[in-house]
Amino acid sequence: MQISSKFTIAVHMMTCMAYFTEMEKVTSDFLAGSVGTNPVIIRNLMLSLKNAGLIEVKRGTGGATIKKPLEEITLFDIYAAVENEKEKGIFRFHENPNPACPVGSTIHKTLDGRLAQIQDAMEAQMRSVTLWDVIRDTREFNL
Amino acid sequence: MQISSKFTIAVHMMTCMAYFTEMEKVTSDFLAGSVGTNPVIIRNLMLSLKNAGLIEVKRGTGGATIKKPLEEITLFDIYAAVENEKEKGIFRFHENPNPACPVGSTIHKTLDGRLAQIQDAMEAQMRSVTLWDVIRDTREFNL
DNA sequence: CATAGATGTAATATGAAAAGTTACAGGAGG
DNA sequence: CCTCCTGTAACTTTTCATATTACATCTATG
Repeated sequence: MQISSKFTIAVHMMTCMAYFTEMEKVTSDFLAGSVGTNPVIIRNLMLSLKNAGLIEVKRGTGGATIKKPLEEITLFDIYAAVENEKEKGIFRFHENPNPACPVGSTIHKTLDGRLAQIQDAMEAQMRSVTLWDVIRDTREFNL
Repeated sequence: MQISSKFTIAVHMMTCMAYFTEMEKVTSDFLAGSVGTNPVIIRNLMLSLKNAGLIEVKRGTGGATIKKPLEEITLFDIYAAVENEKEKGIFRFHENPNPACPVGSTIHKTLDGRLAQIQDAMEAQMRSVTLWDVIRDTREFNL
């Protein structure tokens, strides 16, 4: 299986917020148009990003803005904000290993730590990319 | 979303093959009993592992054995063997970014390389763990 | 050579999770 | 108070992993 598209959508959203700042009011409808999905999907992700302290959302008048310097927001921050299965880990484990089998009874103890290390490596790489890197490329491509 | 349990099941299977070598005939039924799943699931995974050159499966008489030295098989080899979405990448991308939007039209160019790097980091860590490491722990836990 | 015990494989069902949709209450500025 | 937007619940649709059933095929062995 794959990591849900909530992550890439959220990155897309934040890229829009940064790119269109001061040019457009970035509402859920506007974002839905750019991402190509439903406004409610966007609103739910806005909630997650807001709860993580990454953005601010105005009620009434509407519109979302980024709350922190772009170089202080990493892809991992966005990932952690929207991917709630973060706690479960990215690896799904089969649920009924046989406790009467010497392998089945120890497979978790044997693998859990190593799987966590793999996930750590992935997350470390995510931390090395900031939203500023992404925006810079976007601007570059639109000169 | 998460990576399917095919991966951990396959690791479990190969651990059994190594652990029970010469003690038991390791058939799909035997493995299904240790893993706690259906024999057909096991057989399909055996196919994948066989096609990747990791194991040998006897027809007729039955039983699977590992074809390479344990220290030459890494978790990545097993992952690549059974996870066919390997080519698709672990990140799902939203499918309809708006081509008329400066962000929507460039988001793929901007992100694809970085997402690949993240996946590479994960795979590199997977390559650092061999089946021998896993078996050693299993034996350790069963002294 | 017949058979018993395995694998190879297709077809289908089941279940869970992601994504999309509709609907509406509530806030805020004009 | 009217309009535009967010917050949120409820429900549907789609997709995919996992499980199950069924059967053809292979091979060692009695």
